[in-house]
Amino acid sequence: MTSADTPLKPCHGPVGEQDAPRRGRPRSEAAEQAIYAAVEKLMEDGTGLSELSIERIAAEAGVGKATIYRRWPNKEALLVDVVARLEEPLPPLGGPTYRDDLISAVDYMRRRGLIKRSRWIVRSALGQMNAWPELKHTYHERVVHPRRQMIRQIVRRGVEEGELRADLDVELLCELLIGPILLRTVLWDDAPLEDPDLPRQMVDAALQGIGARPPAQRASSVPSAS
Amino acid sequence: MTSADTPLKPCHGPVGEQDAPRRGRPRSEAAEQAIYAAVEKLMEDGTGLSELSIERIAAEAGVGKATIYRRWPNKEALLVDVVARLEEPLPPLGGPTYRDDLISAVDYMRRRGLIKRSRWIVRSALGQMNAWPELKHTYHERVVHPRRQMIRQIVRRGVEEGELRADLDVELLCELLIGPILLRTVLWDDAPLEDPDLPRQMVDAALQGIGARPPAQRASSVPSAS
Amino acid sequence: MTSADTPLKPCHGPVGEQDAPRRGRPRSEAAEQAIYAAVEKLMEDGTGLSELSIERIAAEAGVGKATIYRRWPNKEALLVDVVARLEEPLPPLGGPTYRDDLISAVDYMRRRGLIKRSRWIVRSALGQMNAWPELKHTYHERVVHPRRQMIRQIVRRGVEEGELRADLDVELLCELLIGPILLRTVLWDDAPLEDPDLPRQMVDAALQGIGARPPAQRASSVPSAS
Amino acid sequence: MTSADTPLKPCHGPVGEQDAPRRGRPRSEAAEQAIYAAVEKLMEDGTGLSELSIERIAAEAGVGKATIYRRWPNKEALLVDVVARLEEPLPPLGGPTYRDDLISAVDYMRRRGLIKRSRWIVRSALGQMNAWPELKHTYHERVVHPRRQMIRQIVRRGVEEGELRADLDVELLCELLIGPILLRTVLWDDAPLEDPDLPRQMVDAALQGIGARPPAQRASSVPSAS
DNA sequence: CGATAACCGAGACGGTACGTCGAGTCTTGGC
DNA sequence: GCCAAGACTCGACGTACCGTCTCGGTTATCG
Repeated sequence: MTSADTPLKPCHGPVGEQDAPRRGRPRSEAAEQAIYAAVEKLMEDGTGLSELSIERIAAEAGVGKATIYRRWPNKEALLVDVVARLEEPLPPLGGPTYRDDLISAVDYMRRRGLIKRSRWIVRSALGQMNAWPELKHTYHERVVHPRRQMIRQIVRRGVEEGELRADLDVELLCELLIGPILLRTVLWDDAPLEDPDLPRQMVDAALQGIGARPPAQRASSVPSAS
Repeated sequence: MTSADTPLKPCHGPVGEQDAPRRGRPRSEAAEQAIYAAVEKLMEDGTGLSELSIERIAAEAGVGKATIYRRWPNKEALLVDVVARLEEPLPPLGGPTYRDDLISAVDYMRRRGLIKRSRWIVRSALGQMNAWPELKHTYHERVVHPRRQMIRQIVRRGVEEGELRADLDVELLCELLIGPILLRTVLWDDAPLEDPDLPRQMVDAALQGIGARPPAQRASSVPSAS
Repeated sequence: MTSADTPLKPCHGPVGEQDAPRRGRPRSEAAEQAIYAAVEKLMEDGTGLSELSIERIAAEAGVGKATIYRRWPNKEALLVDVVARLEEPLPPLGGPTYRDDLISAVDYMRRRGLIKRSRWIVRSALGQMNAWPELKHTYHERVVHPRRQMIRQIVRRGVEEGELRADLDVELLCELLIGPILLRTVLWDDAPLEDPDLPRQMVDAALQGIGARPPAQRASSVPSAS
Repeated sequence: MTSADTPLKPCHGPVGEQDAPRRGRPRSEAAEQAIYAAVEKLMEDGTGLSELSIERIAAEAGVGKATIYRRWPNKEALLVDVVARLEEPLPPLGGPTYRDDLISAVDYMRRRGLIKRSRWIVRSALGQMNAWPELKHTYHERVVHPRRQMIRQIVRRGVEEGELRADLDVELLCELLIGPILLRTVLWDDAPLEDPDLPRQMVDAALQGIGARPPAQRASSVPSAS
């Protein structure tokens, strides 16, 4: 078992990656790199999504606007590729226990959240989801779904091999592991993600609980609720 | 025990709520309501943050642009007040157990997440946090902090009275309870928040765990969790 | 013979000079004077007609905008009254010869053209004539017509008494005497109107060409003036 | 002798007529013509200077506002070019006598004054001279000075060749010939300039007073004229 | 080797929205 | 009913970007 099933197709190389033999002058790789570099520099400089205009990117990259529009249909599509470029491959799994694999998976997301550009993109993507379903779809496809799939897969196998409970609510577990990371990624800049022990705490909390008093004396006090 | 300590000061009445005796014609309450209504209508109609221009709001509200700018310095400040207006008071607590209170608290957030406008605003706010620290601060103050504070308070008292474990990591619990709700609020529109049993599942999962194979003696003590 | 027939009715006291007994608090004379003073100060400071906003006048005068609009329907009406206030009575005529009277008349216009405010107004009035026929009418009535009438009257009597030729083209003479003054008034600021001998030169130039009696008998009657 | 020495440099082609090889897409000649046409249409329709907004011009011309601002820094600069475009070359001179040339010159101005657009511009230009010295300068340079220069030149040559008196006050003659035309141009719309004999009357009026060679018997009778 | 085609930078194009200013009107409390 | 103050709607200002479209000029491959 290595990483996930549907490995992130980086789709890198923007739109129109035809395999038909292109004629005429080929696209300048240098221009493309300059564009990516410009976007990332601007993101790093604290530019907001709305300030991140195509004109500013073009100027920063020393490139004509048309050179950008030739590659991406609009600003958001460019961003999608920027995020794709950033997205490193999912971590190799296959630790001694499935708990270890879950910790690895969560730690992967934690480390992503520490990258400023990554936080920038998550926030912008969320902000644009109201108006732009296409971005929502792409972001789900590239980021959200692979991560959940990774966790689902670990859980499925953990259940099959008996390490995890059979009646586990997989989706709920996904959210218990992903949600807090998202929360800490988007809401703070002074990253509360730096503690490398965080993933272990989270996985153990999700798997075993962190709040209940030892069962003996609580058995009656938790009458199973509604 | 009622709701939280620092009840959400709605700050309603936009900028400049001087107590100095205002001179001249007073601001029109009707105009203000029309503006709020227009924003909410546009949000409801699926307008994105970037399409939500001041000009459109003014037109929709039948109001001059200056009337908006007189009250808020920019679009985002207006949104902050829109969100503040939406924010209903935190739920009354004081259920039979602190677990019940936690479920109430999570359910409050779940119900907020079901409101389309609320989802809209959370996303927009997150998207703007990159560029606009003031909005980040306000959003934290009005939304993030009260909610965490509410949970912290429940936990603190639950620990004091012995219902919850003393070594509980309060912050981690906060994120286990808030994170998944945020996740489901911002990532999907076909709301996966509709299940009214979700809060109970989450609280129980956080408190007791959902994954670990029962050490023999715990098998019977967690019978529920459908 | 004193001045003109239709003496400039200053119309001072702006709009709504009803003789019906007004009720309530009477209009403040102080406010009115402050408004006039503010306008004249702004004109003096080199403010252009388009910069001369009602708001600025009100601020300068320490007066509410409504106080201005209560008196004049708009900016231009206010200006008309400002010009009217400036307009001193036409000069007393009745010199030894009608030629002297013409020189007096021209000199009157020359002296008006030396006043900065007066130049300011002439220019502004001309500029607005394209769009605002009411101002055109008023300006004609108050300024243009009285001046022409004054000259026509002198000429008529001069002809009657035989000093001026009977076949004199009165209208042409009017323009020969008024046009150059207007030209020097509107086109230059470094006033080329300062030479007090200018009116005599102009009158003689105009008269001896189209108005002078045949030379032989006129030789003594035009003793070349000072 | 043809027209004037300093022939009206039409300066056409608005701001920035660099000879540096312009890069990028060249300015659209069509857009420029559309803008001129729109301005002239609006002027013809009786729009006043203050109603002549850039937005209206742009709409009328089917052009973006930026396309206008790219060429002229403001409304008045545009007007200057509109007037320059209108200004036809000064008339060819060289008639049988200098008196004929003067009549031609005056008739040229008379005909200009008959053009509605021309009247419109003269008035607007005068109105703006209070606040905008740059326009004053340009208007002088393009319109006022060439016309005076034309007359001065005729007079100079007429004096040299003995047709005109040597002690002629050239500047006064200029104003006697220009002033009345200006007067009739700006003060009336029902054009009192239509009489084609007017220039002859004016020239004869001016000349026989201050410029005509004495018919033998008048030589001594007009000795003065300092 | 020359033609052709797509690229490149620059920048103008018609638009939309920005945030400001002023017009002329309306609405307070106070005189 | 006037006053100062300042709100109101409306519309123009001049700027910034949007995404598209020429320009002259630069590489590529194809014939």
